[in-house]
Amino acid sequence: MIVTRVDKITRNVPTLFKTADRFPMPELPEVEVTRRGISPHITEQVIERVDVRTPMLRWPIPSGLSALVGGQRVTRVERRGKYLLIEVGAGWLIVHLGMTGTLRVLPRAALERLPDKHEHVDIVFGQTVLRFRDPRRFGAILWHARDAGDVADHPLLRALGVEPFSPDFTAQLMFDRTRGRSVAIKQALLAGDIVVGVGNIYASESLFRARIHPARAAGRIALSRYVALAEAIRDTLAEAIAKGGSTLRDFVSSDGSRGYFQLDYFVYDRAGEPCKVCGNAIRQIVQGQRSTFYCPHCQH
DNA sequence: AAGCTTTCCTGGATGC
DNA sequence: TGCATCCAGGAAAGCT
Repeated sequence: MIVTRVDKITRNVPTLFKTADRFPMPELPEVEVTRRGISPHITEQVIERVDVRTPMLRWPIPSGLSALVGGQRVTRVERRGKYLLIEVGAGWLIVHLGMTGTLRVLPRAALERLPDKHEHVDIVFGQTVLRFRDPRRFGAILWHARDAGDVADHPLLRALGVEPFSPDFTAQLMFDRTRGRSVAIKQALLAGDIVVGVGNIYASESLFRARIHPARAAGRIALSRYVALAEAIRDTLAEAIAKGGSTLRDFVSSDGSRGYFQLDYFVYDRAGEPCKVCGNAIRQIVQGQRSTFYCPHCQH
């Protein structure tokens, strides 16, 4: 997509310009910023109804959702990995943004205008509307009733790795969970069963900061290097969330489509450009049908 | 118009 | 041999 085209055309243009109008895939920082952006506007508010215009996202939106949550008050907005959990009395709405999903808080008057064809769902409150837009429809909106038990036991959440900011996320954990495994460390990070929230962009960035080659077998990385990697992951994600925090106001807007942000990347989307540390050309390879960027001099 | 994106699922391979 | 785990590849949809 744009990555390829832009990369060819603007190879030597500063990162800021190159990525200024591009919409990054939602990874953990984007989801967390979304959570912080919408939470103050919907917590303690009563859902009036849910308008579903496109029932088929990645999975079907449960039929009768409006009846299930209508009249219920939102008590909390949490996040688990890249899943947003909107809690009401009877259970949880589980929302995933997929690749192109966004949630925005709009004034209720927005209901009077025709939504565009990608604006699939409106969660309608008294004064506002939480609108889900997702052109590629890889996102999801699901329902987990309280009767069915804790939402953490939902099939999609049960097998997720630890949260990167929890005390459980340690170098020792990464080390233990990768012994004997031949999978490339980049792939192991993306799999999300050790630590959640590290997507394609932040995997490349974190590995650069930890000076680890993305194709290195996860089982052949020493504990001391996982110490660096765990720290790099936390730092990278925290920085991205901090940058996103400055754009929170964009979540409440009648027409703004921004709301995300751009970290200054060391390697991501910089194929052929000089490494910001050593000056050698950044390389691009494909792992598991996805692009990886790294510095052949700094990373081993 | 083929490549790019995320995640879950499938099925073959591997290991105890 | 059987069961569990690992890991590569495929699918979904829209954009350029």
